[in-house]
Amino acid sequence: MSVDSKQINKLLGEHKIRPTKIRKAIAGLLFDGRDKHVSVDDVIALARARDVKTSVASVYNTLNQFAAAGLLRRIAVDGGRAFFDTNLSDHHHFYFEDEERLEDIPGNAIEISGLPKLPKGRQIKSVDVTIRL
Amino acid sequence: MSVDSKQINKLLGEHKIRPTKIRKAIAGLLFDGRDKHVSVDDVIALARARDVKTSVASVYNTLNQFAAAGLLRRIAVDGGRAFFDTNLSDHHHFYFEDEERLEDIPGNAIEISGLPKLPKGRQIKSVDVTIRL
DNA sequence: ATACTTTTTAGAATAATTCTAAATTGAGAA
DNA sequence: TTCTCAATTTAGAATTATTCTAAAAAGTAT
Ligand SMILES: [Mn+2]
Ligand SMILES: [Mn+2]
Ligand SMILES: [Zn+2]
Ligand SMILES: [Zn+2]
Repeated sequence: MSVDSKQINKLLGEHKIRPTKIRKAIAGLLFDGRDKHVSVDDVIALARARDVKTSVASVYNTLNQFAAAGLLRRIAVDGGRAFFDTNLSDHHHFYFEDEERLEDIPGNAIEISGLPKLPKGRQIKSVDVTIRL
Repeated sequence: MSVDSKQINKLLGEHKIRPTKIRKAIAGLLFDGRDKHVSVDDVIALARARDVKTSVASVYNTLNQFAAAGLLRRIAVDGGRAFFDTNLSDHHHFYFEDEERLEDIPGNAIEISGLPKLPKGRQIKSVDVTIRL
């Protein structure tokens, strides 16, 4: 829960992201050891709640940079807003349609078999399973 | 390929959709026996190509109504635009990221096992598998 | 044809996101 | 330190997808 500034610097450094003030602040909000699925608005609200002063554009910039660097995984589940997942392990999701909320499916429960042969010259980037509830 | 007007009327009737002129025209563009994954812009282009005069709002209205009635399945694969799938069978998709295009995964190849127990009081609305390439 | 309801439509509005270009920050050099 | 310059941040404009509004057109029933 308490986020060590050293850890954050290390994390950003390892991903070749310059540890600026707002990047560290947003990283601190997100990487607290808990798995999260946040929208841009969630992050803006988190920032406000902790008196991190920033702009909407910077939140977009930062989340996009983190996703590009592999610090976050972007998930598109419905039209409208994107979610960013702090859980980078190979896993799948429940989507609660009425709450517009994602939740990790526990463990490595799901097995997918019978993957078809791929169109030639293609390779899998990811396999996404979403169970809508 | 040639779309019988009688069939279209029957199809719409069975789904309790009044067979108006533009609904029949759009149904005719979509339900030709081939499986399709179309965006709103695709439908507008198809309509233009066949001299079906309509409006953007009507295309949205019609596709949404068809989806609500179960004549189309709406698929959200990335942010941005929605796709509407004319293939109503239980199936999954390849998504070609560079082309922003969906393709059905042939047959009932994919099997999913190890579905976790659901949060209480919930039931599955759908299980969506997307293989990104 | 008349009356009434539903649909269609152009354009305005909204929402999520990206872009622009100016101000600020920050890292290294002097 | 102060200077320099590139990288970052930001407010607001722009873009894109979609929905809304409210007036006109079409469809249905009498
Ligand atoms: Mn997945
Ligand atoms: Mn959008
Ligand atoms: Zn997750
Ligand atoms: Zn399909």
